[in-house]
Amino acid sequence: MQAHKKATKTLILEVAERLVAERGFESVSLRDITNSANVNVAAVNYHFGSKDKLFEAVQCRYIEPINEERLRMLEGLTLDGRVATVREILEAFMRPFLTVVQGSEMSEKLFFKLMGRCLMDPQGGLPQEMIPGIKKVAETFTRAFLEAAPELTTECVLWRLHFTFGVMAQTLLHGDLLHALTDGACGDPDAEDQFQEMIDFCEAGFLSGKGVGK
Amino acid sequence: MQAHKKATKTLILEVAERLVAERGFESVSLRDITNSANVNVAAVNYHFGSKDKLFEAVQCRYIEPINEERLRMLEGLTLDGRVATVREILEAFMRPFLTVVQGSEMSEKLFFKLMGRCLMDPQGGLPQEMIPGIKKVAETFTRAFLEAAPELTTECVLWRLHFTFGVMAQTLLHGDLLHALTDGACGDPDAEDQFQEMIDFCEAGFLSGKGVGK
DNA sequence: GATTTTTTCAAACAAATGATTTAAACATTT
DNA sequence: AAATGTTTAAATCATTTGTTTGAAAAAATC
Repeated sequence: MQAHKKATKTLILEVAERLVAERGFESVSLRDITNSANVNVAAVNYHFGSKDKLFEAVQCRYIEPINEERLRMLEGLTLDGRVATVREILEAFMRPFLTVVQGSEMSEKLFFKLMGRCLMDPQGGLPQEMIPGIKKVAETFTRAFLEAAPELTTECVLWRLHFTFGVMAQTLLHGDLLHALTDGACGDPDAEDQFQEMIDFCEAGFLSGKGVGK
Repeated sequence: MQAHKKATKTLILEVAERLVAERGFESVSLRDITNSANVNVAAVNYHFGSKDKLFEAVQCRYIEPINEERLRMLEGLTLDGRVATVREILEAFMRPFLTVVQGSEMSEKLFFKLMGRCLMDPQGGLPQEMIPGIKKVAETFTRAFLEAAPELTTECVLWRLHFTFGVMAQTLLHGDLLHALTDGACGDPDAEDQFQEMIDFCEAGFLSGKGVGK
C-alpha cells in the first residue's frame, strides 16, 4: 500500500502544507485541500479529527527536522570540549532553515511563508506540541552563547537570539519585498550571499557592547 | 452628526482594526465586525465596497501616521546640514512604532499583531496604495544612512534596514513568546528597555565591518 | 476463506458566509 | 416645504463552510 500509493494521511499533509503556505490557513478550505489531493472531504476529519488539528500537524511536521538539525550542528561544534565561536553558533541556529528547505519538495519562498503563517496564524499561540522542542533549542543555544561570550547575561542572550530569529524570518519571508521596493536594484536571489549578510549583521549585534566602542 | 455620534465608516474601521489584529482577517466575519460596531451588515459594503477593500483601508490607516512620524523625526536630525549618527537614524526609524501606538486606542500588543497581519495576510502582497509611502521611507532613510556611514554600499544599507525591520517586528510581535519560553525569566514588559536592546543590536549590525575586528 | 478492522466515498447536514435588494430614515439643498 | 442626495435597516440570496452519516470497499487478522 505504501509502495505504490502514498498514504492518504501524508498526501493530505503535503497538500495542506503547500496551500496553507500560499494562502493562509483560514483562507484554505477543506475542499481546496482534498480536491487538490484527490481524496475525499471526509478523509481530513477521519485522519486528523478536525481542520484545526490538521493545521497543528502541518506546523509540527515542518518545524521538527529544523530543530533537530540545529541541535545536531551545534553538537558538532562543541566536540572534545571545544568552545565554539558566536559566529559558528549563529550559523548552527540559522543554516538549518536553508538546508532543510533545500531538501524538501517545496520552493524556498513557500516554505518560509509557511513559517510566517505558523508564527502568525494560530489564535492561541503555538501548538502545545511544539513548545518543548522550541524550548530545548532556546535553552541549548543560550548555554552555548554564554560559553562563547561569557560577558553577556542570560537575559541578554535570549533577547539577541530573539532578534536573530526576527532577522531571519523577515529576510526569508519578505526578501522579495526588498526586491520590489528598489525596482530590482536590491534583493539578489543568491541565497548564500543573503545568508552571509544576515550572519554578519547578527554576529555584530550579538557582540554589541563587547568591543572597545562602549 | 459627527458631534454626538461617530461616523459609521470610522466606527467600522476602528472595530475592524481591533478584530483583525486579534484574530486575523479571514477569521473575522463581516457580522463580527458590524455586530461589535452596532451597525448594519450592509454598511460595510456600502462604505467600502467589499470585505477586501475594508481590509486595505485598515492597513493604510495604520501605516500612514507611522511613516509620517518617521520622516518627521529624520528631518529633525538633519537640520542645518548636520549629519546624523547611525544610532539616531535608527531611532527615527524604529521609535515611531512606539509613539504612534501609545497615542492610539489599541493596546500595544494588538497593534503589533495588526502589523504582522498586514505583512502576512494579504494574498497579493501589500496593497498598491501602501507601496509609495514605504518606498519613500526606504529611500529617505537609505540616503541618511549612507551619509552617516559612507563606507557602506546602498545595497548593504537596504539589507540592513530590512534586517532592522525584522528585529522590530519579531520583538514587538512575539515578545510574549520569549516570556513564555523562559517561564517568565525573560521578557520584561518594560517597553523602553526592550527598545534600547533593539537599538543596541541593530546599531552594531549596521556598523558591522566598520570596526577593527574585520 | 470468513471475520474483523480500517479506510474510502458519496451524500447530506446545519450553520455561517459575503453580497444584494428594496424601502425607510435622515440630512441637505432648493 | 418640497425635492434631492445620502445613509441606514431588515430581509433575502446563492454559496461555501466544517462536519457527520452510513454504506461500500479494501486490508488485515484469524
